[in-house]
Amino acid sequence: MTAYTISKLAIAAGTGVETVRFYQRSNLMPKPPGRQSGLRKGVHYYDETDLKRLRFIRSAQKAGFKLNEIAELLRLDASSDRRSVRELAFQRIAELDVKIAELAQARAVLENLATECATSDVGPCPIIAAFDKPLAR
Amino acid sequence: MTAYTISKLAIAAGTGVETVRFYQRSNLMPKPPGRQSGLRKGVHYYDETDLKRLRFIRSAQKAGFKLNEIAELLRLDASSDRRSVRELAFQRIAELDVKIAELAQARAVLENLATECATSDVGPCPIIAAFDKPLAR
DNA sequence: GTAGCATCCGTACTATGGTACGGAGTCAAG
DNA sequence: CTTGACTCCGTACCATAGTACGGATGCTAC
Repeated sequence: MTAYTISKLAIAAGTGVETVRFYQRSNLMPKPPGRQSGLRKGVHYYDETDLKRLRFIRSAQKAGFKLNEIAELLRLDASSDRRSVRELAFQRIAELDVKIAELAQARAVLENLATECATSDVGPCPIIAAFDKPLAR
Repeated sequence: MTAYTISKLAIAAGTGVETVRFYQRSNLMPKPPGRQSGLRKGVHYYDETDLKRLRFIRSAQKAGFKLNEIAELLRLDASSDRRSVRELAFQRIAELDVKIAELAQARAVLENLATECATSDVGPCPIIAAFDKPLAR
């Protein structure tokens, strides 16, 4: 039962304190009990569950989920709504596929143009000109 | 020599008028001559060059360039600094490679988990739990 | 028991890429 | 030559994801 202060928690998850506080404001992380029940309690301590939650947020972000989607995932997890979680996951996969394809295409175009541009020094560099028209999609 | 009003220009490039005006404020697109030379001239008309420029901005954005990088590309193009254009391009390619790898990894993780989650309905859905720890990188 | 650091909290500010609004001026058609 | 659409321009606002600041309070170690 390790007890973390907010700064220990932040360090353990590789974020900053202000980021954690931002997640608290966004209802992604539990807030210190403020004046919830009349009297302010002072400093709040966090546990492993909170750390997992924070790490989940960071990991899900790396998978391209936005903070509001992460909030949704967390909500669904709390309600054990597996079907909805899967739906969100598959939806995100489809979005990732689109994004990856876009980036791969942009990369291919850029690569061609850059090498082409590098092999000759006469005439205008084709990079700018090539982008004058819409990218093939 | 087709003459475009700002809205024709925007439509031709598939953007909104406000977006063009935003680019003008950002010095990416030419501005109407305001009170540059004393007297305000009225409505400004745009030509094919402006349309190409606008299309270039949109295409370069699809390739992941930020607006300030696009401004740089435009500046370099004007100065015919091919070497610098190539440098920017290669730099962006490297960034794209990183980004693509990240997304591909996130996709793989999500795919595994989602199908795993879909094949069974007992126990907790592994998606949330899997993200509790950092993604392997 | 007090110094000094950390926490809590509200508020403001940052960057990015727009989107919206309102007033004043301009242009083209009837 | 008036009406109505469009333009110009400044300003404000939006979402996203933080980052920074400053005052008041709490916690801890000496």
